[in-house]
Amino acid sequence: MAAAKYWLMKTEPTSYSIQDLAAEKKQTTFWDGVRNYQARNYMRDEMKIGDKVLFYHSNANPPAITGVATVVRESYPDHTSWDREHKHYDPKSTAQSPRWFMVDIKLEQIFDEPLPLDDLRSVAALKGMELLRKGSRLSVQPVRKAEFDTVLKLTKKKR
DNA sequence: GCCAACGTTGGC
DNA sequence: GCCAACGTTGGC
Repeated sequence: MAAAKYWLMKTEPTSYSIQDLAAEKKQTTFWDGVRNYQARNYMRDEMKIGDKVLFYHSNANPPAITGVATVVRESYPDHTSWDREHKHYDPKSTAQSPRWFMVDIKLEQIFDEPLPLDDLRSVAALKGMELLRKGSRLSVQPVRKAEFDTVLKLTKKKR
């Protein structure tokens, strides 16, 4: 089996938070609504069962990594994309020819204390992280193993 | 609410 | 295929 990969997924907590994920039956959800090709490609082509996901709250106060999830179902079409009633409806996507894809993730842990973006910026080992790049907007992005490990270490330090 | 940094769209 | 206009993201 290939080694697990590491990712970061953004969400605005006002629309879907890690607490919402915790409240789900089986603490699992489908990651619908991604409408960016690069982010889609990561989900569609590269995310595999067992991969680890840093759960990030954007547009939050403060913006922060709030926990860890794991991929439990690999890429399948995002049905909300051809639902006319849905906020993320895309007329160019159909059930016959889906344009957008998603994965399922399951909650693994909620950090006792979220790791604010500002704190992450001050960590030397995270200098190269995509999240910290100026102008970075990708909502699904790869994370290096070393970065992932560093983030987890930071949560332990806080206790 | 502002606005910089992007991504997408569509006229040509 | 260029690029201006427009829409979105997301920190602040």
